[in-house]
Amino acid sequence: MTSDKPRETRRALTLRDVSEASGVSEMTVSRVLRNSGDVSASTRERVLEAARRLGYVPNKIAGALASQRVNLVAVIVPSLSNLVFPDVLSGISAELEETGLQPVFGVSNYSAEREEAVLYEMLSWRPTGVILAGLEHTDAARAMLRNAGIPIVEIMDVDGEPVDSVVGISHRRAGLAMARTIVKAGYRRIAFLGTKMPHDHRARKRMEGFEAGLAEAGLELVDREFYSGGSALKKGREMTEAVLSRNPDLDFLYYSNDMIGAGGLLWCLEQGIDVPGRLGLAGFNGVDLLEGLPKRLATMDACRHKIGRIAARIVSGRSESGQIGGERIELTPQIQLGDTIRQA
Amino acid sequence: MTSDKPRETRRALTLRDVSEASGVSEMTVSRVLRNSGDVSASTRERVLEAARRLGYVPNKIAGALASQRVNLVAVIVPSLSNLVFPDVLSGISAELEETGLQPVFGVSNYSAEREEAVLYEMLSWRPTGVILAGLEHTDAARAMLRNAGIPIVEIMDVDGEPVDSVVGISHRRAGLAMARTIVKAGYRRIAFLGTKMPHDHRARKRMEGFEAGLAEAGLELVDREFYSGGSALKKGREMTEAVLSRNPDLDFLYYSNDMIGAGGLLWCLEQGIDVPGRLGLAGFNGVDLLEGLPKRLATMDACRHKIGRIAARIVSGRSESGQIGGERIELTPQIQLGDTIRQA
DNA sequence: CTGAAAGCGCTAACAA
DNA sequence: TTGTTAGCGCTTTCAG
Repeated sequence: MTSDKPRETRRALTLRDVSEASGVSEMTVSRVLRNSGDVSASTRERVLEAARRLGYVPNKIAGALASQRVNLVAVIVPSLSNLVFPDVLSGISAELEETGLQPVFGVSNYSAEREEAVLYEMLSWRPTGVILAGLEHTDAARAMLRNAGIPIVEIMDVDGEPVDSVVGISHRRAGLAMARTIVKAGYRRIAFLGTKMPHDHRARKRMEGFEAGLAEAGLELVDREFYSGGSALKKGREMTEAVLSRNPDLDFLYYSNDMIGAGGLLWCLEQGIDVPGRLGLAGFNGVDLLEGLPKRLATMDACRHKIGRIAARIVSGRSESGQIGGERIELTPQIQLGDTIRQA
Repeated sequence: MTSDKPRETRRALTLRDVSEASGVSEMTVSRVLRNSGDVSASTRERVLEAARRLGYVPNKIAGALASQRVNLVAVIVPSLSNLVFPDVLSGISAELEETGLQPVFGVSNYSAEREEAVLYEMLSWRPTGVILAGLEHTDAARAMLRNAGIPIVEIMDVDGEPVDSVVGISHRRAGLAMARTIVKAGYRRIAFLGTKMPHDHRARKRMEGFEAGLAEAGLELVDREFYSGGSALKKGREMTEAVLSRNPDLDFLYYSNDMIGAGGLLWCLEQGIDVPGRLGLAGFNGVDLLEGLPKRLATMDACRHKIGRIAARIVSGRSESGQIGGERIELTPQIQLGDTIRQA
């Protein structure tokens, strides 16, 4: 660069520049660039040629202000490093691709306050809709969502009161189903291993449902162990060792996610523990990773990609029901027994 | 909802509404809401109270148009399911947190054309800066970046010609260093296992550097194997089995990422292969996951989080060098020998 | 098929 | 400390 102020120097191009370069009115240039209205082929060509030559990039800020339309969909998830959320996001992206809508991602780090802040920021760009994980929000966030006057879709979880539409699974029922399966398979001395995060509501609901399922059979959790941070695989090992040394007679370990479950599985196999004969194991999520383990960990598919697609469809107004809001779609996750629950 | 048109009914609130509700001019309301200029404490209180009561959310579209300032930083990565990129994004988010800037993520799916489209879309929102992975872009994308008149930071890779600033590691040198280490450790019959994606330029550069390193010792790759799609862990197993059945006398496998390396490691251990005695293994990235494996896979840390932080710092104009653009920052990844390369 | 005028909701610059 | 005026760059609407 040779100029003194490399950044400030270059004024961004406007429609007017393209208009002057092509000898066509701003209005017509605008029409060409948006494929809106009828424009003669020759005019169209001249405009496109000029725009390309100049390297014109439209200013959507001005466009959005004038048209009161914004092709953005706000998406807020708790974390990106969870393996789970990238799947949801890819479902959303895939579905939105054909609609001209664009997802914009925000991360709340499992904090309701942070979520509120991110939401406020995103709503100030007047998106076409909002997709966010979970049903637990601050009161202020809820109020903002209600006042926004746009489609809101809460995803992943259906156990609670949605603001508008909701797409997900019942984590309570998921836990319940797993408990019943395990009991039916004959396991009796059962422990739960999960995240410590007080704000992982879905893991909490699974645990509650799980305990309810055990209670039906007159059982209680024999032990629990929680972790936070670090390599989940490693934590899975450590927690497994911890609970088994406290309670050597445990015969089942229910993990709140597949990663720690995988760690536990690896540890058990190294110890020569008979899985699933003497000890059964199960995780949650149905992540790809499990396919590469020595044994397939029992799990439940959380329907992540599908949830993303359906949510996106609702926001884009192409929901199958044709409904205009307030949809409630509960998917039913299937248990995959894998090789770590003995067959009844 | 009781109204007929639940969506269209509610007009979004404007500054004017807050102005009327508080009896303060729009301009002063604007000042309060932006903490700009001097406003008396009492006026300030009245305004905030009114804004809160009404549930006013500012319209950043109008604000950005008027002020010509946008607090958005465009970030484009090839994929979110790669484990690598969430780390970079978290580095960016963490660094931007205190600056008032907001990252906005886009995904290119390892396609230069898709990247160009996403970039065009994002630039049309006039962001404060752009951070994008890699140095390989379409000519059109490059032109847009140059014309944008904002800080551009290409990340992850420094082997090539940046548009403006660049922060990353040399994947060529990374491959080279690994080759030298391996040769020094006495391995001679070496294979490469990686992704098929023709657009994973960084993996390609690592392989090229790796081959150059082997060549220094008069060696060549004995075999190569590539995959695409599916569970990386599983693919790692399959590819490992494939190359070893083709060439049972191989004594080292270099994987283009840790996930397939982990799969290969698990497979080898199950087969009772002596690692690292008879067969050495190494991956790339230094992912958390490795800590939970039976043996620690040799790897190199790609400095992902740090790259994100530095890139964000450059965009926010708080770069350590104080330079105004055109920075070139090369980090040097360290080899972690782990338990899968024998010590010389 | 093309153009002119008005204004989207906010903020910079200036005035009081 | 507060208010007024004039746009930001585009699209809507309506007229030719």
